[in-house]
Amino acid sequence: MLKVSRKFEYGLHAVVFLARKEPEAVVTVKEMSLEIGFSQEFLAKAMQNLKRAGIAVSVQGVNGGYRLAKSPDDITVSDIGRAIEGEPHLMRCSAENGKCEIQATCTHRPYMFMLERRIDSLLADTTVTSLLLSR
Amino acid sequence: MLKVSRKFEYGLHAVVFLARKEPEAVVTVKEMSLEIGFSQEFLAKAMQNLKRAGIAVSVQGVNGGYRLAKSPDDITVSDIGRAIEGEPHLMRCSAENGKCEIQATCTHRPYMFMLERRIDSLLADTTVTSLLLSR
DNA sequence: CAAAACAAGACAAATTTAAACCTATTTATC
DNA sequence: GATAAATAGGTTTAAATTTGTCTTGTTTTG
Repeated sequence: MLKVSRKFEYGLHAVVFLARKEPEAVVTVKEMSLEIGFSQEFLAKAMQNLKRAGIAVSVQGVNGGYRLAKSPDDITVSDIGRAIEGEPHLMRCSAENGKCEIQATCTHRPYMFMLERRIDSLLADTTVTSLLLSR
Repeated sequence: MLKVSRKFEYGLHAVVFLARKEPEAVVTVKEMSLEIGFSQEFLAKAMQNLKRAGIAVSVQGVNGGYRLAKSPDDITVSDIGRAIEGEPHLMRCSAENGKCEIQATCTHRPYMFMLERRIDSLLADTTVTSLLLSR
């Protein structure tokens, strides 16, 4: 229930991994996937998502790789989620623009939408820095 | 991202539907599925989950059906989620008892676990009654 | 006993997720 | 300039999960 995708987990770990390095250090997908221990190709996709979302920066060519685009203080779990899985949509009617087979009788949409926003707020309050500090 | 299953949506709607009736009214799955507008057989499965979780009560035989087992005040979105989708597990390591391929270097588990609990608290604060009142 | 309804397992279809594959393009280095 | 290391990104395959159906059984009222 309410779980995130494996791709999200990969991306999250990669961001935390990068956050532990020097800010300017460029790390290859290969290194990250070996160090952390999962599919290189699949992590590469997650990194591309993170790049497009402005969370990571890529450097092409030999000695290339990725580094964070901004401070770990300014990257939240919500940002990573949106980058990799898209906008949060608790219910289908949230994703599909209010369309739903039971629109007529449904009274609980406003409340559920609020719940959706509150959940996202929790994710948005969790920065990568806070993940680094825990343990 | 972070969406609930269709089965959960069906179950939620059914519970709200029952909550609008008189407390002792027994309603068939057929009536609910026709009224609300989705697969009768599939809703039946959701109702069985709700029954096993002590949220609904079934009455077998002719004139049978379901009614709520308790007040809409005492049924939360979290209860319904657990009944239908099981315990909330944001990450795999939460579901699989801490096991994860990157245990060694992972520093962010405690924080993510807290996040998971906070999300569940939000769901647990949302009663079926609050859903009825909204709009 | 017949019909209406839940119970529950097995099966099938559809969708989503995860992973692999392949061909580019970029770029440092020799 | 050739080569090798790396990202870019599209296509396809495979696995897993979700969704839905089917079938058989049980309960209960009339």
